[in-house]
Amino acid sequence: MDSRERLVVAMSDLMWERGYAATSPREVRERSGVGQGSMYHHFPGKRDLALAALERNCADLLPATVEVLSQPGDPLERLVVYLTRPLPALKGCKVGRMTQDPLVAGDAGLLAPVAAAFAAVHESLADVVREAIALGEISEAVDPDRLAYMLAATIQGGYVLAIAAQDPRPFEHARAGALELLRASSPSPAAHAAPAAG
Amino acid sequence: MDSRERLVVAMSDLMWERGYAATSPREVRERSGVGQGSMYHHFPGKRDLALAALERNCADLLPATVEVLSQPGDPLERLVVYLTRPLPALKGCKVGRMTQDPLVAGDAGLLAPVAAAFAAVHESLADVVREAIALGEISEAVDPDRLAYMLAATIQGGYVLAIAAQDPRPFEHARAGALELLRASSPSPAAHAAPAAG
DNA sequence: GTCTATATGTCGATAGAC
DNA sequence: GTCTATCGACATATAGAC
Repeated sequence: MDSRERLVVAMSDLMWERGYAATSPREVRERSGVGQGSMYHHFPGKRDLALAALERNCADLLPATVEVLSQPGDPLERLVVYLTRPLPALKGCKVGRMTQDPLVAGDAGLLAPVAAAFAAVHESLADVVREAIALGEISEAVDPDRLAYMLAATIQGGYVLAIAAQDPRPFEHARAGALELLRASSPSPAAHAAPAAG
Repeated sequence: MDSRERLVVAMSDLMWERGYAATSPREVRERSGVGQGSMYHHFPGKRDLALAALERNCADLLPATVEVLSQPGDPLERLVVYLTRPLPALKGCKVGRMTQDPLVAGDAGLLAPVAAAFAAVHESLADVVREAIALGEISEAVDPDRLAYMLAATIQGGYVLAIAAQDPRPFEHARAGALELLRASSPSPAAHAAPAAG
Protein backbone atom coordinates (compact mmCIF):
# COMPACT_ATOMS: atom_id res chain seq x y z
CA MET A 1 0.00 0.00 0.00
CA ASP A 2 1.56 3.31 -1.03
CA SER A 3 1.61 6.52 0.98
CA ARG A 4 -1.41 8.01 -0.70
CA GLU A 5 -3.47 4.94 -0.01
CA ARG A 6 -2.33 4.78 3.60
CA LEU A 7 -3.32 8.41 4.11
CA VAL A 8 -6.78 7.80 2.70
CA VAL A 9 -7.32 4.72 4.85
CA ALA A 10 -6.15 6.52 8.00
CA MET A 11 -8.35 9.54 7.26
CA SER A 12 -11.31 7.31 6.56
CA ASP A 13 -10.85 5.45 9.85
CA LEU A 14 -10.37 8.61 11.85
CA MET A 15 -13.42 10.34 10.37
CA TRP A 16 -15.33 7.25 11.35
CA GLU A 17 -13.93 7.15 14.90
CA ARG A 18 -13.84 10.84 15.73
CA GLY A 19 -15.65 12.80 13.04
CA TYR A 20 -14.28 15.20 10.46
CA ALA A 21 -13.71 18.32 12.53
CA ALA A 22 -12.14 16.38 15.37
CA THR A 23 -9.62 14.66 13.12
CA SER A 24 -6.33 16.50 12.78
CA PRO A 25 -3.73 16.17 10.05
CA ARG A 26 -1.31 15.16 12.75
CA GLU A 27 -3.32 12.11 13.75
CA VAL A 28 -3.63 11.13 10.12
CA ARG A 29 0.13 11.36 9.75
CA GLU A 30 0.80 9.36 12.87
CA ARG A 31 -1.66 6.62 12.09
CA SER A 32 -0.59 6.31 8.47
CA GLY A 33 3.10 6.57 9.22
CA VAL A 34 3.41 9.07 6.39
CA GLY A 35 5.52 12.17 6.86
CA GLN A 36 4.32 15.75 6.86
CA GLY A 37 5.87 16.59 3.52
CA SER A 38 4.41 13.54 1.81
CA MET A 39 0.98 14.29 3.08
CA TYR A 40 0.92 17.77 1.61
CA HIS A 41 2.54 16.44 -1.51
CA HIS A 42 -0.40 14.09 -2.13
CA PHE A 43 -3.19 16.34 -0.88
CA PRO A 44 -3.44 20.13 -0.86
CA GLY A 45 -5.08 20.04 2.56
CA LYS A 46 -7.31 18.28 5.04
CA ARG A 47 -10.48 18.82 3.07
CA ASP A 48 -9.12 17.18 -0.06
CA LEU A 49 -7.95 14.21 1.94
CA ALA A 50 -11.40 13.99 3.50
CA LEU A 51 -12.97 14.01 0.07
CA ALA A 52 -10.81 11.08 -1.02
CA ALA A 53 -11.71 9.25 2.20
CA LEU A 54 -15.42 9.85 1.66
CA GLU A 55 -15.24 8.63 -1.92
CA ARG A 56 -13.50 5.54 -0.70
CA ASN A 57 -16.13 4.84 1.96
CA CYS A 58 -18.92 5.19 -0.57
CA ALA A 59 -17.11 2.90 -2.99
CA ASP A 60 -16.69 0.37 -0.17
CA LEU A 61 -20.30 0.27 1.00
CA LEU A 62 -22.37 0.87 -2.09
CA PRO A 63 -21.64 -2.32 -4.09
CA ALA A 64 -22.62 -4.67 -1.26
CA THR A 65 -25.92 -2.88 -0.73
CA VAL A 66 -26.82 -2.75 -4.39
CA GLU A 67 -25.82 -6.38 -4.78
CA VAL A 68 -28.26 -7.47 -2.06
CA LEU A 69 -31.02 -5.71 -3.96
CA SER A 70 -30.00 -6.95 -7.39
CA GLN A 71 -30.09 -10.68 -6.73
CA PRO A 72 -32.23 -12.78 -9.02
CA GLY A 73 -35.35 -14.23 -7.46
CA ASP A 74 -38.21 -13.02 -5.33
CA PRO A 75 -38.22 -9.22 -4.81
CA LEU A 76 -39.94 -9.31 -1.41
CA GLU A 77 -37.30 -11.75 -0.27
CA ARG A 78 -34.61 -9.28 -1.35
CA LEU A 79 -36.27 -6.61 0.79
CA VAL A 80 -36.26 -9.06 3.69
CA VAL A 81 -32.53 -9.57 3.22
CA TYR A 82 -32.02 -5.79 2.98
CA LEU A 83 -33.87 -5.36 6.27
CA THR A 84 -32.33 -8.25 8.16
CA ARG A 85 -28.69 -8.44 7.08
CA PRO A 86 -26.22 -7.85 9.89
CA LEU A 87 -25.34 -4.17 10.31
CA PRO A 88 -23.37 -2.44 13.08
CA ALA A 89 -26.26 -0.79 14.93
CA LEU A 90 -24.07 0.98 17.49
CA LYS A 91 -21.48 2.13 15.00
CA GLY A 92 -23.83 3.67 12.48
CA CYS A 93 -23.37 4.14 8.76
CA LYS A 94 -20.04 5.45 7.53
CA VAL A 95 -21.78 7.23 4.69
CA GLY A 96 -25.04 8.37 6.28
CA ARG A 97 -23.33 9.77 9.35
CA MET A 98 -21.53 12.34 7.25
CA THR A 99 -24.79 14.14 6.50
CA GLN A 100 -25.05 15.05 10.16
CA ASP A 101 -21.72 16.82 10.26
CA PRO A 102 -22.40 20.48 9.41
CA LEU A 103 -18.88 20.91 8.06
CA VAL A 104 -19.54 18.13 5.56
CA ALA A 105 -23.19 18.94 4.83
CA GLY A 106 -22.25 22.54 4.17
CA ASP A 107 -19.65 21.58 1.58
CA ALA A 108 -21.22 20.54 -1.72
CA GLY A 109 -18.01 18.86 -2.85
CA LEU A 110 -17.78 16.63 0.22
CA LEU A 111 -21.48 15.85 0.10
CA ALA A 112 -21.48 14.85 -3.57
CA PRO A 113 -20.26 11.24 -3.19
CA VAL A 114 -22.68 10.74 -0.30
CA ALA A 115 -25.56 12.05 -2.39
CA ALA A 116 -24.60 9.79 -5.28
CA ALA A 117 -24.43 6.73 -3.04
CA PHE A 118 -27.86 7.35 -1.53
CA ALA A 119 -29.33 8.05 -4.97
CA ALA A 120 -27.98 4.73 -6.25
CA VAL A 121 -29.38 2.80 -3.29
CA HIS A 122 -32.71 4.51 -3.75
CA GLU A 123 -32.94 3.52 -7.39
CA SER A 124 -32.17 -0.10 -6.55
CA LEU A 125 -34.67 -0.14 -3.71
CA ALA A 126 -37.42 1.49 -5.76
CA ASP A 127 -36.87 -1.02 -8.57
CA VAL A 128 -37.25 -3.93 -6.16
CA VAL A 129 -40.41 -2.42 -4.68
CA ARG A 130 -41.88 -1.97 -8.16
CA GLU A 131 -41.16 -5.60 -8.94
CA ALA A 132 -42.78 -6.69 -5.70
CA ILE A 133 -45.88 -4.63 -6.48
CA ALA A 134 -46.05 -6.09 -9.98
CA LEU A 135 -45.99 -9.57 -8.46
CA GLY A 136 -48.73 -8.67 -6.00
CA GLU A 137 -46.42 -9.04 -3.00
CA ILE A 138 -46.94 -5.42 -1.98
CA SER A 139 -50.13 -3.40 -2.17
CA GLU A 140 -50.66 -1.28 -5.27
CA ALA A 141 -51.81 1.45 -2.90
CA VAL A 142 -48.17 2.06 -2.03
CA ASP A 143 -45.97 4.42 -4.04
CA PRO A 144 -42.65 2.68 -4.83
CA ASP A 145 -40.51 5.79 -4.42
CA ARG A 146 -42.09 6.68 -1.12
CA LEU A 147 -41.71 3.17 0.23
CA ALA A 148 -38.10 3.02 -0.95
CA TYR A 149 -37.30 6.26 0.88
CA MET A 150 -39.09 4.96 3.95
CA LEU A 151 -37.06 1.75 4.00
CA ALA A 152 -33.73 3.54 3.64
CA ALA A 153 -34.82 6.02 6.32
CA THR A 154 -35.72 3.17 8.68
CA ILE A 155 -32.14 1.91 8.50
CA GLN A 156 -30.52 5.32 8.83
CA GLY A 157 -32.86 6.43 11.60
CA GLY A 158 -32.47 3.08 13.34
CA TYR A 159 -28.82 3.90 13.87
CA VAL A 160 -29.80 7.17 15.56
CA LEU A 161 -32.14 5.41 17.98
CA ALA A 162 -29.65 2.64 18.75
CA ILE A 163 -26.76 5.00 19.40
CA ALA A 164 -28.94 7.24 21.57
CA ALA A 165 -29.92 4.22 23.66
CA GLN A 166 -26.48 2.59 23.41
CA ASP A 167 -28.40 -0.55 22.60
CA PRO A 168 -28.76 -2.29 19.24
CA ARG A 169 -32.37 -3.29 19.89
CA PRO A 170 -34.06 -0.09 18.69
CA PHE A 171 -32.27 -0.56 15.37
CA GLU A 172 -33.36 -4.17 15.09
CA HIS A 173 -36.89 -3.34 16.21
CA ALA A 174 -37.21 -0.54 13.67
CA ARG A 175 -36.14 -2.83 10.84
CA ALA A 176 -38.40 -5.64 12.08
CA GLY A 177 -41.27 -3.18 12.37
CA ALA A 178 -40.86 -2.13 8.76
CA LEU A 179 -40.88 -5.75 7.69
CA GLU A 180 -43.92 -6.57 9.80
CA LEU A 181 -45.84 -3.64 8.40
CA LEU A 182 -44.79 -4.54 4.88
CA ARG A 183 -46.15 -8.04 5.39
CA ALA A 184 -49.32 -6.84 7.13
CA SER A 185 -50.05 -4.67 4.10
CA SER A 186 -49.46 -7.46 1.61
CA PRO A 187 -52.45 -8.04 -0.69
CA SER A 188 -51.97 -11.82 -0.35
CA PRO A 189 -51.69 -12.66 3.33
CA ALA A 190 -50.30 -16.07 2.38
CA ALA A 191 -47.15 -14.29 1.30
CA HIS A 192 -46.28 -13.81 4.94
CA ALA A 193 -45.51 -17.38 5.73
CA ALA A 194 -45.06 -19.22 2.48
CA PRO A 195 -44.63 -18.53 -1.24
CA ALA A 196 -47.97 -17.39 -2.61
CA ALA A 197 -49.89 -19.96 -4.58
CA GLY A 198 -50.28 -18.84 -8.19
CA MET B 1 -31.18 37.01 30.02
CA ASP B 2 -28.17 36.52 32.28
CA SER B 3 -24.66 35.52 31.26
CA ARG B 4 -25.11 31.86 31.96
CA GLU B 5 -28.24 31.70 29.87
CA ARG B 6 -26.61 33.60 27.00
CA LEU B 7 -23.70 31.16 27.01
CA VAL B 8 -26.01 28.17 26.83
CA VAL B 9 -28.03 29.67 23.98
CA ALA B 10 -24.89 30.56 22.01
CA MET B 11 -23.41 27.10 22.55
CA SER B 12 -26.66 25.47 21.55
CA ASP B 13 -26.86 27.51 18.34
CA LEU B 14 -23.23 26.88 17.45
CA MET B 15 -23.44 23.14 18.03
CA TRP B 16 -26.41 23.22 15.71
CA GLU B 17 -24.68 25.28 13.04
CA ARG B 18 -21.18 23.80 13.17
CA GLY B 19 -21.21 20.72 15.37
CA TYR B 20 -19.60 20.14 18.75
CA ALA B 21 -15.95 19.64 17.82
CA ALA B 22 -15.96 22.55 15.39
CA THR B 23 -17.34 24.99 17.96
CA SER B 24 -14.68 26.86 19.91
CA PRO B 25 -15.05 28.57 23.27
CA ARG B 26 -14.00 31.76 21.54
CA GLU B 27 -16.96 31.69 19.19
CA VAL B 28 -19.25 31.05 22.10
CA ARG B 29 -17.81 34.05 23.91
CA GLU B 30 -18.11 36.28 20.89
CA ARG B 31 -21.65 35.28 20.04
CA SER B 32 -22.87 35.49 23.61
CA GLY B 33 -21.03 38.70 24.39
CA VAL B 34 -19.84 37.13 27.63
CA GLY B 35 -16.23 37.62 28.73
CA GLN B 36 -13.61 34.92 29.10
CA GLY B 37 -13.60 35.06 32.87
CA SER B 38 -17.37 34.82 33.14
CA MET B 39 -17.48 31.85 30.88
CA TYR B 40 -15.07 29.83 33.00
CA HIS B 41 -16.80 31.08 36.11
CA HIS B 42 -20.09 29.53 35.00
CA PHE B 43 -18.72 26.39 33.34
CA PRO B 44 -15.55 24.41 34.07
CA GLY B 45 -14.99 23.81 30.36
CA LYS B 46 -16.40 23.34 26.93
CA ARG B 47 -17.85 19.93 27.64
CA ASP B 48 -19.91 21.14 30.58
CA LEU B 49 -21.25 24.00 28.53
CA ALA B 50 -22.15 21.52 25.80
CA LEU B 51 -24.00 19.38 28.31
CA ALA B 52 -26.09 22.34 29.41
CA ALA B 53 -26.78 23.19 25.77
CA LEU B 54 -27.85 19.63 25.00
CA GLU B 55 -30.14 19.50 27.99
CA ARG B 56 -31.68 22.74 26.84
CA ASN B 57 -32.26 21.44 23.30
CA CYS B 58 -33.93 18.32 24.62
CA ALA B 59 -36.12 20.37 26.94
CA ASP B 60 -37.05 22.59 23.97
CA LEU B 61 -38.04 19.83 21.54
CA LEU B 62 -39.46 17.05 23.67
CA PRO B 63 -42.65 18.71 25.01
CA ALA B 64 -43.95 19.64 21.55
CA THR B 65 -43.45 16.11 20.24
CA VAL B 66 -45.04 14.43 23.23
CA GLU B 67 -47.91 16.90 23.10
CA VAL B 68 -48.72 15.99 19.50
CA LEU B 69 -48.94 12.35 20.57
CA SER B 70 -50.91 13.01 23.75
CA GLN B 71 -53.87 14.85 22.25
CA PRO B 72 -57.30 13.48 23.02
CA GLY B 73 -59.11 11.84 20.13
CA ASP B 74 -58.33 9.35 17.42
CA PRO B 75 -54.91 7.68 17.83
CA LEU B 76 -54.33 7.04 14.12
CA GLU B 77 -55.03 10.70 13.51
CA ARG B 78 -52.33 11.58 16.06
CA LEU B 79 -49.86 9.42 14.15
CA VAL B 80 -50.87 11.25 10.98
CA VAL B 81 -50.11 14.56 12.67
CA TYR B 82 -46.80 13.16 13.96
CA LEU B 83 -45.87 12.14 10.42
CA THR B 84 -47.07 15.25 8.62
CA ARG B 85 -46.30 18.18 10.91
CA PRO B 86 -43.84 20.66 9.45
CA LEU B 87 -40.24 19.81 10.25
CA PRO B 88 -37.00 21.29 8.90
CA ALA B 89 -35.95 18.48 6.55
CA LEU B 90 -32.68 20.11 5.49
CA LYS B 91 -31.69 21.20 8.96
CA GLY B 92 -32.19 17.90 10.69
CA CYS B 93 -33.01 17.20 14.30
CA LYS B 94 -31.13 19.14 16.97
CA VAL B 95 -31.31 16.15 19.28
CA GLY B 96 -30.95 13.22 16.90
CA ARG B 97 -27.98 14.72 15.11
CA MET B 98 -25.91 14.56 18.27
CA THR B 99 -25.88 10.77 18.14
CA GLN B 100 -23.83 10.95 14.95
CA ASP B 101 -21.05 12.98 16.51
CA PRO B 102 -18.51 10.50 17.88
CA LEU B 103 -17.32 12.97 20.51
CA VAL B 104 -20.88 13.12 21.86
CA ALA B 105 -21.81 9.47 21.33
CA GLY B 106 -18.63 8.41 23.10
CA ASP B 107 -19.46 10.46 26.19
CA ALA B 108 -22.15 8.86 28.32
CA GLY B 109 -22.82 12.13 30.15
CA LEU B 110 -23.48 14.07 26.97
CA LEU B 111 -25.57 11.28 25.52
CA ALA B 112 -27.79 10.90 28.58
CA PRO B 113 -30.26 13.73 27.85
CA VAL B 114 -30.51 12.57 24.24
CA ALA B 115 -31.23 9.01 25.34
CA ALA B 116 -33.89 10.23 27.79
CA ALA B 117 -35.59 12.33 25.11
CA PHE B 118 -35.77 9.46 22.63
CA ALA B 119 -37.00 7.09 25.32
CA ALA B 120 -39.80 9.51 26.21
CA VAL B 121 -40.85 9.91 22.58
CA HIS B 122 -40.79 6.16 22.14
CA GLU B 123 -43.08 5.59 25.10
CA SER B 124 -45.56 8.14 23.78
CA LEU B 125 -45.47 6.67 20.29
CA ALA B 126 -45.86 3.10 21.48
CA ASP B 127 -48.84 4.10 23.63
CA VAL B 128 -50.56 5.70 20.65
CA VAL B 129 -49.87 2.64 18.49
CA ARG B 130 -51.33 0.37 21.17
CA GLU B 131 -54.46 2.53 21.29
CA ALA B 132 -54.76 2.39 17.52
CA ILE B 133 -54.45 -1.39 17.54
CA ALA B 134 -57.06 -1.66 20.29
CA LEU B 135 -59.44 0.38 18.13
CA GLY B 136 -58.75 -1.81 15.11
CA GLU B 137 -57.09 1.02 13.19
CA ILE B 138 -53.82 -0.88 12.91
CA SER B 139 -53.35 -4.60 12.37
CA GLU B 140 -52.91 -6.75 15.43
CA ALA B 141 -50.11 -8.47 13.52
CA VAL B 142 -47.94 -5.46 14.24
CA ASP B 143 -45.87 -5.16 17.42
CA PRO B 144 -46.42 -1.71 18.98
CA ASP B 145 -42.82 -1.24 20.13
CA ARG B 146 -41.42 -2.24 16.78
CA LEU B 147 -43.76 0.05 14.89
CA ALA B 148 -43.00 2.92 17.27
CA TYR B 149 -39.27 2.50 16.68
CA MET B 150 -39.89 2.31 12.94
CA LEU B 151 -41.86 5.55 12.91
CA ALA B 152 -39.25 7.45 14.90
CA ALA B 153 -36.53 5.99 12.66
CA THR B 154 -38.40 7.11 9.56
CA ILE B 155 -38.22 10.71 10.76
CA GLN B 156 -34.60 10.56 11.87
CA GLY B 157 -33.50 8.71 8.75
CA GLY B 158 -35.55 11.02 6.55
CA TYR B 159 -33.30 13.85 7.63
CA VAL B 160 -30.25 11.88 6.52
CA LEU B 161 -31.71 11.27 3.06
CA ALA B 162 -32.86 14.87 2.65
CA ILE B 163 -29.53 16.37 3.69
CA ALA B 164 -27.63 13.96 1.43
CA ALA B 165 -29.78 15.03 -1.50
CA GLN B 166 -29.98 18.67 -0.36
CA ASP B 167 -33.68 18.33 -1.10
CA PRO B 168 -36.55 18.07 1.40
CA ARG B 169 -38.48 15.62 -0.78
CA PRO B 170 -36.83 12.37 0.42
CA PHE B 171 -37.81 13.36 3.96
CA GLU B 172 -41.40 14.06 2.95
CA HIS B 173 -41.58 10.92 0.82
CA ALA B 174 -40.25 8.75 3.64
CA ARG B 175 -42.87 10.08 6.05
CA ALA B 176 -45.63 9.77 3.44
CA GLY B 177 -44.48 6.22 2.67
CA ALA B 178 -44.78 5.24 6.31
CA LEU B 179 -48.27 6.67 6.42
CA GLU B 180 -49.29 4.96 3.20
CA LEU B 181 -48.03 1.61 4.42
CA LEU B 182 -49.74 2.13 7.76
CA ARG B 183 -53.02 2.72 5.98
CA ALA B 184 -52.50 -0.13 3.52
CA SER B 185 -52.06 -2.47 6.46
CA SER B 186 -55.14 -1.24 8.28
CA PRO B 187 -57.59 -4.04 9.06
CA SER B 188 -60.52 -1.79 8.06
CA PRO B 189 -59.74 -0.32 4.62
CA ALA B 190 -62.48 2.25 5.17
CA ALA B 191 -60.22 3.85 7.74
CA HIS B 192 -58.11 5.21 4.90
CA ALA B 193 -60.60 7.74 3.63
CA ALA B 194 -63.23 8.19 6.31
CA PRO B 195 -63.85 7.35 9.95
CA ALA B 196 -64.52 3.63 10.20
CA ALA B 197 -68.14 2.64 10.70
CA GLY B 198 -68.56 0.91 14.06
C1' DG C 1 -19.50 37.79 38.70
C1' DT C 2 -16.81 40.08 35.44
C1' DC C 3 -12.54 41.75 33.54
C1' DT C 4 -7.74 41.67 31.21
C1' DA C 5 -3.64 39.19 30.67
C1' DT C 6 -1.21 35.19 29.99
C1' DA C 7 0.04 30.18 29.13
C1' DT C 8 0.65 25.92 26.74
C1' DG C 9 -0.36 23.13 23.20
C1' DT C 10 -2.24 21.95 18.74
C1' DC C 11 -4.06 23.08 14.09
C1' DG C 12 -3.43 23.37 9.42
C1' DA C 13 -0.12 24.57 6.37
C1' DT C 14 4.38 26.12 4.13
C1' DA C 15 9.58 26.06 3.11
C1' DG C 16 13.04 24.11 1.10
C1' DA C 17 16.73 20.52 1.32
C1' DC C 18 17.47 15.67 -0.31
C1' DG D 1 8.17 11.65 -3.32
C1' DT D 2 9.92 12.14 1.14
C1' DC D 3 12.21 14.50 4.89
C1' DT D 4 12.90 18.04 8.83
C1' DA D 5 12.08 22.55 10.28
C1' DT D 6 9.19 26.16 11.00
C1' DC D 7 5.06 29.31 10.91
C1' DG D 8 1.08 32.21 12.41
C1' DA D 9 -3.25 31.41 14.26
C1' DC D 10 -6.29 29.48 17.28
C1' DA D 11 -7.98 26.15 21.02
C1' DT D 12 -8.67 25.53 25.66
C1' DA D 13 -7.94 26.93 29.43
C1' DT D 14 -5.63 29.51 34.05
C1' DA D 15 -4.26 33.64 36.95
C1' DG D 16 -5.46 37.09 39.55
C1' DA D 17 -7.11 41.98 39.93
C1' DC D 18 -11.60 44.48 40.49
